[in-house]
Amino acid sequence: MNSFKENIYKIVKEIPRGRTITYKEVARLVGRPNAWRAVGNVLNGNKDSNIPCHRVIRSDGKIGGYNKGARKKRSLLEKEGVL
DNA sequence: CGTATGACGTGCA
DNA sequence: GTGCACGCCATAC
Repeated sequence: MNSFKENIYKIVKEIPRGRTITYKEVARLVGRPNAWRAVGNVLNGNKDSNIPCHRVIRSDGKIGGYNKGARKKRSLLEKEGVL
């Protein structure tokens, strides 16, 4: 179970509360610094609430998107102290 | 197996 | 400074 997808889940799960990272950073951590494209794709298919995928934002500092709604994602980040 | 898509990123006008 | 278009990887169908 060491697929690209599994790696992303692991990385995102390792993100400490109050800390956010960009899709590019995640891709780099999984060993595919040029696959940030697929990173967002995998997270998109992620329906596991156990994964704080809401802590993964764009490189522009924007929220990006979220399965439950980008608006909710922004709310969660603010609640964690990520302004 | 092959094609198309997507929670993106960067470059250029 | 803002907007548009292209390119990229992996997954899903």
